Amino acid sequence: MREKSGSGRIELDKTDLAILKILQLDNKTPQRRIAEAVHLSAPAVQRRIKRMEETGVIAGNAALIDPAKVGRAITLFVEVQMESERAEMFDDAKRLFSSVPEVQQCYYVTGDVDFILIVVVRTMAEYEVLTRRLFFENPNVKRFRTLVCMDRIKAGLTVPLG
Amino acid sequence: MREKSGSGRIELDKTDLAILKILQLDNKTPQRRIAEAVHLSAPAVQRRIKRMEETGVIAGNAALIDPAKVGRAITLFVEVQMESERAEMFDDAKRLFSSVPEVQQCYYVTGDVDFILIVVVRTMAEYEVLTRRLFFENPNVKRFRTLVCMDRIKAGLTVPLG
DNA sequence: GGTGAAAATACTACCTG
DNA sequence: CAGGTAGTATTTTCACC
Repeated sequence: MREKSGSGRIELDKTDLAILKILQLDNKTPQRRIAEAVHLSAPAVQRRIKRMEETGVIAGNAALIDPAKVGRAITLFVEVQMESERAEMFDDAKRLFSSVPEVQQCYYVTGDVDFILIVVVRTMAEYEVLTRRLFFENPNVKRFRTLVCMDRIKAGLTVPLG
Repeated sequence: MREKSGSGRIELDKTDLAILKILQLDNKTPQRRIAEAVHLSAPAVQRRIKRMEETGVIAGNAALIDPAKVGRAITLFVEVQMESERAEMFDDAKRLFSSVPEVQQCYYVTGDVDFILIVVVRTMAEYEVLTRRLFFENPNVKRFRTLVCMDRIKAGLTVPLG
């Protein structure tokens, strides 16, 4: 394998991208159907998929769940600003945010904001408990701003390819 | 089927949630293995999965792709504030943002910000072209703020269950 | 990368409580 | 109506070219 993890770029040809495009929409698509779409045999497709999984291009295979349907109706965006910029403090924050299941996505960003969190909860009461634990009781957090999601226009989990 | 789409909540028992938890991590897990995990037979699991797909609890099945590995190294968060709050203008904005492949996720939020966009591009030059088209040349956009993602701590596409 | 056979898996019909 | 069983069809996977 060329590169198991790491952030380096992997060489992908047009066929690989075409396969990814299909798998991104529906990874249950039979290799047979993918094969005829990209003018290849099923095993050839299979080998390419395997390689992309090994190199980390395909990071995982997941069923996409509608949060509202499982009673997790509330999505929140939280911009977090930290007190200092010490590396150690960031590691702590990363570990903390990662460990919370309600924190669906967490990004470290530039600018006056340090972290952006996408949080999914059942109720606002649940979120308030969370804010206490993550922000108010966290001395490293200077400030945080919450934006409440009213509508998910595009649920995006797909990466634009090509 | 109880409810094909719509945002109503679906009745799910402990077993359904256990199945979802597994499929969210890896939807290629054989029904046989899921079955023994939840103490059921494979066809029973199969029927439950089918029902959850029909009711929209499972919205889709996707391969998760690492943007960096396909040359889409740059993730940006854009907060967009609109000029007015007319419904028609929002519909236009939704359509516009949805139609752009680089806009991976788009949410309508409350507060002084109206939309949050998560944009994935290859280069900053590509983003600049996009900003012109989406924001500068769009009279409905009052203001926008871009936050550049430095690190994706948690790539979250999973919904906390239970 | 293709071919063909083998193994694993998903699906269906039918039966049972 | 939900689950189990057994058989069938599909799909994945492997050896070989």
